[in-house]
Amino acid sequence: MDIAEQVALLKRGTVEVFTEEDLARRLTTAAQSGKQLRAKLGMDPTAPDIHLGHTVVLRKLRQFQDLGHKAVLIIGDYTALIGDPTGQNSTRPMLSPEQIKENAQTYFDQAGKILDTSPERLEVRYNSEWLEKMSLMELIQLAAKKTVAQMLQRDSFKLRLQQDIDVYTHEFLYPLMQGYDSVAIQSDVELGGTDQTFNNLVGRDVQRAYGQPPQIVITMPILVGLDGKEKMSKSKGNYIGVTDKPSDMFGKTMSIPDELMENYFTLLTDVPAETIQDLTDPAKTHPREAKAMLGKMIVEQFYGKEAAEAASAEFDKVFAQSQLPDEIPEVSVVAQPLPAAKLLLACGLAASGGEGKRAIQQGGVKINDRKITDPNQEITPQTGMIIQVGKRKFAKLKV
RNA sequence: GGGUCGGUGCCCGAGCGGCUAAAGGGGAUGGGCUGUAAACCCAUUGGCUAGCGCCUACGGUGGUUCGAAUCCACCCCGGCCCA
Repeated sequence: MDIAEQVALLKRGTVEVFTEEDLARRLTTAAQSGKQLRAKLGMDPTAPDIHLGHTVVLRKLRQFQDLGHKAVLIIGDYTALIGDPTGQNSTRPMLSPEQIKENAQTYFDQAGKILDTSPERLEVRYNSEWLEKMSLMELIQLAAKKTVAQMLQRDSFKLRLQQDIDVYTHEFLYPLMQGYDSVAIQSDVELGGTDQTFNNLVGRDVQRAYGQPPQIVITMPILVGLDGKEKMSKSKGNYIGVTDKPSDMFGKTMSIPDELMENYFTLLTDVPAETIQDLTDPAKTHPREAKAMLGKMIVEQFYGKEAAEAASAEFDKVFAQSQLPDEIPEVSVVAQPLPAAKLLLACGLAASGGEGKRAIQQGGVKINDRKITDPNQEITPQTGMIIQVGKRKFAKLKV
């Protein structure tokens, strides 16, 4: 692949590349010298569970690996003591070394589904390795590299000051420390979401101040969640986790708003731009078809083609043809007759008796494919009895 | 330290002595229409109870009252203003 093609590939889906010329230049030197570029990605060990939002950046990193370069993952165990200054939680409880280690491990296990984990393609470093050793004098020197005015350019600082929200002095250290990471590992490129733009650009300045060529900074969009509105995040519940089951991954994908498809195709698959145009044009492809393709591609990345096909087929069966899914969780219950509403509670399909009652009154409950309408109807549980609540909650009874 | 405004259900927010399990919106759930899309429509949205009803809930603790989310006292937490 020639350099122009490489640049085009790496540029795909990005928000900004600082700078494209630099990237082309470095790729060229790397190709000539045979020396790998070092592509850095920082990871916060406080939130280890990965969802598709995180994979946007990870996939970009993987592209670097596939081009022969080295991914350098930084576990921000030391910077985690400060917490990235978003204003929400400017001071964080200190994590125990064990906890950090555990979180980091979880992260690897999950990130490994995207990244090439072979040693010649991946390097993992904890930033306590160099930050912990830093003396006060060294820290002062580091802090002297940037002016207060420069720091205040960061949106979250600026905004908070405007709104009279506290900005603690130590929060200024966060971007500097992260920037110093780049010096410590001599990064050529740093990847990150757009929320990291400021921090990553500081890395360039810090590197320059320490006599290193400034890293290229590539920013990726923040993935929008399943609701099509807010960013994908675990706390908002609008996410697809990389450890989600194939059927859930597929189902969740099917539930995204149509308008989101183009974005997902671009950021989560390798489908060429022209093809995406065709797929997202309702005149050329039925949106449902396109979305199913998207779903399959996503599942395939984590579970393989076979599982993806299976998830898709299963989905059609359950939702298009309203048949029972292949696998229904089995629930043990006592063989005593009890009101239907109670039964739902007993097998975990309702959180309370009242909830079960409501579900039944609203016509959302079927037992052995027969709709139940009376919450007080006595049911005698039998092994193999199938209970369905709504479209997607099933249970098979075991007495 | 002083002044002032505020802390209500998953979230936002109304209520300011009884008609309040607490308006309205968001979200969520169930149903309809569909393509588990969007938009739209209907319903539900504290727990227990077959039901009468009972219990828990409006920052905390006490108090006033037949009766308090609503009034009083103290306390805790947050915003704004002044020092």
